[in-house]
Amino acid sequence: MASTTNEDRFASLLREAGLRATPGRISLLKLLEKEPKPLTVYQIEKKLGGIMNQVTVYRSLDALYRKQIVKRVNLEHDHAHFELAAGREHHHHAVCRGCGYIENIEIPHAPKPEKEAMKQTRAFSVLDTYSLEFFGLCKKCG
Amino acid sequence: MASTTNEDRFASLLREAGLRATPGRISLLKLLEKEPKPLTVYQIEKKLGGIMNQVTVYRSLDALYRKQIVKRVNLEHDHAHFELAAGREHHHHAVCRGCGYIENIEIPHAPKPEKEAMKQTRAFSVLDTYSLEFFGLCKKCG
DNA sequence: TACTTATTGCAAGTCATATGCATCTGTAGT
DNA sequence: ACTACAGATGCATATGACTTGCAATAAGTA
Repeated sequence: MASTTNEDRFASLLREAGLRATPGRISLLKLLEKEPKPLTVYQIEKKLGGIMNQVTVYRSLDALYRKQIVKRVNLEHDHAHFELAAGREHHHHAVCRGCGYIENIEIPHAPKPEKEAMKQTRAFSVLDTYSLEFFGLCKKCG
Repeated sequence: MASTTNEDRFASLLREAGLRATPGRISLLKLLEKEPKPLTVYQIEKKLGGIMNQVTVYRSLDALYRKQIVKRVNLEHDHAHFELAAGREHHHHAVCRGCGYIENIEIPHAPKPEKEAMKQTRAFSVLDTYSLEFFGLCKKCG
């Protein structure tokens, strides 16, 4: 008996979320797992090498996002970036204003600032996620 | 002698930045000063009541952004929000996933996390700004 | 194997934002 | 004040990310 493959793992993940485990979606998840940094739809489409139509990439990412399997990262106002959420630590990003280069940032012992934010507002009943992103210039651009 | 008006203040601010002090830009800055929360281009255009063409709003915001007079806030991937930067404290936002309602959040004694982020990267020469945004549901939507 | 319904691809549409170009206006120099 | 020039504006149009309608296909289930 072979041990559980990634193939199987992602198929189960999809089915448990109530989604169908299609070859395209499994390839998409395998790609995102291999890739440490958030990708744009364009990058995903290219890296998938034509096995999935662009529209399907959008629709799949949207389905996966609604199931919280992937995370949508707002680093620029005109390109959404996506990364795998399932089974990953919450982390942050550094973005170069010059070339758009992205790097993951892990801040050790990061506090849970949602608690503090909740104290500041009376208009929200839930604040369950936050994003902390850094901007600057990479060594090439700066 | 009248004391310095906002008109004058913004005109100087623009000229010091190497930009021309046009009536439209001064109205735009006055609007942003009056408005505590970040606005979309569409909201700005409407609130300016036709004194400025939509394209000019885009171009002015871009010019002001490059001079760091306004701040571009990435709260959603498909609508940029802008707020006055000059003379304001750095603050954060809470965004409702249901209706898009935005509230400003001031976290007292917020640490300067750029320092910590700089320790994490060897690829960046500068990390000078960061954004900390919260997401959840407002009381109407949650 | 057959059935049901989610998923896919194609074509076309929407919407935010950008650009080319001619005109206008702030501003510096006279 | 007058001029000249570069920056700013408006209009029409383009771009590019993302979405939607619809018919064809394939995943899950009995």
